[in-house]
Amino acid sequence: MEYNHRDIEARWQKYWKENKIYKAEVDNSRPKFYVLDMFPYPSGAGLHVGHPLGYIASDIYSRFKRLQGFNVLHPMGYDAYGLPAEQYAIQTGQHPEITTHNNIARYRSQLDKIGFCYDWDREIKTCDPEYYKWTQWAFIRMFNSYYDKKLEKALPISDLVSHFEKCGSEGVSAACSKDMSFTASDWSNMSDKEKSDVLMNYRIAYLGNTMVNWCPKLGTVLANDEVSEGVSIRGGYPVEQKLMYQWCLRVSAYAQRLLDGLDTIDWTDSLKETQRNWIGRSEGAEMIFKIADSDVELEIFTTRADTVFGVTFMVLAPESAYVDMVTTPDQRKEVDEYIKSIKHKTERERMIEKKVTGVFTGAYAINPLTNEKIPVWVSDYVLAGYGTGAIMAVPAHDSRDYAFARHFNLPIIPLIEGADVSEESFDAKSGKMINSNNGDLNLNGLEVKDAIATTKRYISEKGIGKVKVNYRLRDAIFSRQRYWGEPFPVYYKDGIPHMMDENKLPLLLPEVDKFLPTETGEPPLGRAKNWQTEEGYPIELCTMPGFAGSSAYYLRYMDPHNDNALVSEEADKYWRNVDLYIGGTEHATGHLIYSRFWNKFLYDLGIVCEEEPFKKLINQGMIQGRSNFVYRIKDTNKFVSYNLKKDYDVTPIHVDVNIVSNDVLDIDAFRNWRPEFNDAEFILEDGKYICGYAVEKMSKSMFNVVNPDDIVERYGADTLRLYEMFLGPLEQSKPWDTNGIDGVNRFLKKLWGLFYKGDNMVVTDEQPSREELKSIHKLIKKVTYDIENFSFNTSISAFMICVNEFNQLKSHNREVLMQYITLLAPFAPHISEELWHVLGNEGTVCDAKWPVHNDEYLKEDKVTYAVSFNGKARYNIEVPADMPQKDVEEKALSHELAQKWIDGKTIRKIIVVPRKIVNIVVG
RNA sequence: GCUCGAAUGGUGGAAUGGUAGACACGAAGGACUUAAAAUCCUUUGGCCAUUGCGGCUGUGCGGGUUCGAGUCCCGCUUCGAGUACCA
Repeated sequence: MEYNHRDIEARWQKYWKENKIYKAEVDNSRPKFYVLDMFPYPSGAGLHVGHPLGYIASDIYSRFKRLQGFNVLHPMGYDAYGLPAEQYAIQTGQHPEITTHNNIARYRSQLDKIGFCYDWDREIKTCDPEYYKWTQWAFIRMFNSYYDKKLEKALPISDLVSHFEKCGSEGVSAACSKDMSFTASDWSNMSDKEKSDVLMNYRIAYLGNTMVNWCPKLGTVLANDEVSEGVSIRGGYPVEQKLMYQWCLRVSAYAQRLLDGLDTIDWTDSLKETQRNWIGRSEGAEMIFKIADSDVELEIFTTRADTVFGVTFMVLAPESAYVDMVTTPDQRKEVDEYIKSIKHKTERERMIEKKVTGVFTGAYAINPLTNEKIPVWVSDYVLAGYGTGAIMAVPAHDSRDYAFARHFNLPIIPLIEGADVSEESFDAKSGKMINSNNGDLNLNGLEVKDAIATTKRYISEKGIGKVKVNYRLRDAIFSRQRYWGEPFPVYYKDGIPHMMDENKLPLLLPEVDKFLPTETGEPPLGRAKNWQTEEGYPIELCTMPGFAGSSAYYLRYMDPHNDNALVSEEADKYWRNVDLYIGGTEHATGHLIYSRFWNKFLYDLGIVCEEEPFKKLINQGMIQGRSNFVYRIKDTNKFVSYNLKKDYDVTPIHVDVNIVSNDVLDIDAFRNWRPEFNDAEFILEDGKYICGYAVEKMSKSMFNVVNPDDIVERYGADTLRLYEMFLGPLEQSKPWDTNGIDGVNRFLKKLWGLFYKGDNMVVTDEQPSREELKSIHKLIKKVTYDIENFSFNTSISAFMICVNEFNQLKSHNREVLMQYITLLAPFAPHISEELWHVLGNEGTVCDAKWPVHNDEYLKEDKVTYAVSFNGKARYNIEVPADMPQKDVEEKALSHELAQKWIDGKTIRKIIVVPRKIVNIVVG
C-alpha cells in the first residue's frame, strides 16, 4: 500500500468531526490546559501559508498536552468586526455581515483541511449578538464603576455617590480626568446634568472631551495603537488631532497594575519591554511656578528636579489652558496667530518639519529657587497630553530646550561640572552639580542622582512641589463613527447618557440604507430608522472599536453558550486563564494591553479569578513572501535566464511563484500565464530558465502568495504542518520557500515504508532489540524536551534521524513503532492516526499515552572521548563507560599520537569532562 | 535618538562553555531503468595534500575571561523589529 495522503486525511478529518474527538468539557478530575490562538480577522483574501504557522504550533502543543493527560481547551473563533468589510460594503452596498460570513466560511474550510484539534462547538464570532451582548454588558459595568487609587481596584460608582452625599469630594481617592473639589451640600444642590458631569470625571467608561486621532478619510477616530507615524495603520491615511466628545476607557487608572503584572507572566522580554515603554512610567516631581504679578500658578512635571537652578524659561503646549490665562494683551494677537498656524497642521506635518517654532506670551514666571523672573513661551514641542502640558525649560541639559533657547536667544546655564554646552546640550544623568546654590539649598558637588533626591525632599518640605509618578499610557478612546461594530447600550435623556437595562441586552445592530455618514455628518447609525428606546429616547450613534470584541473573548470560550453570564463561576474556576497564547507581536500595544486591562477590571468585580489573562505568550514570527523574477530584455518579448542576464539590458518582472519550482521556470505554464507571454522566447542556461528571487511581503501584487490549500492537495496536511515547523525557529521571521518541502514529504514516505513493503504489512512482534530501544528512547527524550521548549524544528530532525536508524536496523517492531507514532501524533496527526490503526489499536491516537524515556536504554557500554591538547582536539579514544577518571587519563596519554602533541613539553594539567573530552594542557 | 533582537556553508538552519556546520534543501558523481520519474548509494565550509588516508584555516570586526568561546564579558560594524518631541 502506498502512502495516500488524500484518502487518509479526508477519512480521519471526517471521523474526528463526526465523533467530536476534540470536544472539551469541564472535568474536575483532570488538570486543565488552555491553549489559545489569536483569533483571525477573516479577510477577503483567505489564508496564505503564513497564517497557520502559529495555529500549527499551538495545535502541536495542545495535542502534546492531551497525550500527557491534560484536559485541553483549544478553541477558535473570528474577530469579525473590522474596517475592510465596512469599506467593501461602502463600495458595493453589500452588507458587511454577508461579506464577513462568506469570509468566515472560506477560512473555516481552509482551516479544516489542516487537521486542527479545535473544539468547534465553542466557536465564537464577535459580531454574533450572543457574543457581543457580553461586550456591551462589560461596558455597562465599566460605566457603573470607578477606580479607587488607595484600594487599587474598581468599585461601584454608587459607593462614590454615597461618599459625595456624606462628605463631598473630601477624602476621595478616585482616578479621574481632572481633580475636583466640592462639599456634600454642593453635591446635593447640583442638577442631574451637573451630577452626571461630575460622575463622568470618575467613571471607568466615560464620555470626555479628548484630543483624538481623527482620520478624515476613514471618517472616524482611531486609538493610539491604530496610528503609526501620523497615518492610520489600516489604509495609511493621514490622521489629525481633534478635540471630540467621545466614549473613553480609563485604562490609565490601571497603569501601575499593568506594569506590575508583567513581572508575574511568562512573556518574552522584548514584548514586556514594549509594554513597559508604552505604559511609560516616569518618576519625577510636580512643581509650582508662580506667574509674576498674577494669581496664576503653573504646575509642571519634571524628572530632573535637580536642574531647577538652570531653568531659564517656561514652555506651554499650544492646547494648554494656561495659554489663555497668562498671555498679556499686547502679545495676544501674536499668540493667537501662532496657535492658529499650529492647528491646521497635522501631527505628521509637524513631525516631518521638526522646525523650532514658538511665541512669547508676555508673561513671566518666578523660579521658586532663584526667585528670578523667567519668560513664558508657547511651543508645539510641548505636548498637551503628557504631564500638565507645561514644562520648565533647562536648555543646558535637554536637547529640545537647547534647540529652542538657541533659536530664540534665551540664556543657557550649565549645571553639571565639565559639561560643554557651547555646541549641544548635556543630557546625561550623571556628573557633579555646579551653579546650584541659593543659600538655602545647596546642590553643588552632589551627584545628579543625589541632587534629584535632595531637591525632591526640599520642594516637598517647602510646599513648592511634590513627588509624582507619571505614565505615558493614555485612556483608550472607545467611540468609532462607523457602522460595523458593537452598538453602545446607551441612550440619552435630556442630554444625559444612561445605560440600558442589562437584562435587555443585546442591543442589536440596526439596519441602515447606506454605510456612510449622514448628510449632517453623523455616524452611519444616524441613518437607522427608529434608533431609539421604547420610550423614544435617542440611542448612541457611535459603535465600539475593533479591540472591544477581542478584549475578553478568551473568557467566553470557557462557556460560550451561557446566556446568563459571560462565563459561569464553575467554568472560570476550572479553566482560569490561558496557559499558552500564541500570536503575533503586532498586538503588543493594542489587544494585549486592552485585554489585560479588561481582565483586571473583571477581576476587581469578582467575575474572574485570575488577574492576568495570558500566563505564557509566544510570538510566532512573520512568514514573508519569496518572490520570483524573470528578466525581459528591453523592448523585446525575450527572457534571459538569471545567470546570463548581466550581458543584457533587462527589466525584472514578478512571476507567479506557483509556476516556478526550485527557481526553475515552467516555461509552458509561463506562456499560458498571461496572453502577452504566449509567444515569449527564452535564453536558457543548461536547458533551464532560472528565476531570480527576493524576500518581500506576501501579497497578490507580487505574485508570491502560496495558498495552503494547494500544498495540502499536493503533499497533504501532515507535510504542510511538518514543513511549516521545519522551516526554522517558531519565533523567527522567515520567508516562505516551498523548495525543501520534498524533504519532509520523503520522510513521511520513509515512515510509511516501516509499516508496508508493497502491499504487505511488515510489522513484527518480537522483543525490541537494544538498539531499537535506544533509538526510540533517545527520540522520546529529545521530542519531549523540544516540545516543551517550542523547538519544533529540531524535533522534526530527530524524527528523521530515528526513521533512518530504524531503516538501517531493519526495525519494524510493533511496540517501538507504537511509541514512535504517539510522539509524531502532535505533528502529523493524520498519518499517525492511520498507522495507529494499522498497528491494530482501537479508538484514536489521542487515547495513547505520551511515552516517558528510560535512561537505562540510553546508557552506553563504551564512551568516546575527544582528546585535545591545549583545547585543540587531536584524536579519539574509546573506553568502557564506567572507567574511572584516572584510567581515562592514562588511556588518553598512552595513545600512539600522544607523544607527537606533547612534543617534549611538560604536562601541566589534565581536564576530564565526563563522556566528552580529555584536555591535556602542555607547555 | 532610545529599547530589544540578530549576524554560522550555495540555501533554511543545528550546537546545557567541551571534536562547529546536526537535520533538510540544492549541487556533483554513481546504481537501477530502453528512457524519464521515483528510489537508493557516495561527496559536498574554504585552502593545501590526495599511490602518505593527513595538515592548515574557519561562526560580522577588535579586545578580554577560560585548560577550552559560535556560546560569557567589554568596545565596534551591519541588518531587523518596536517606539519616538513623554520633559
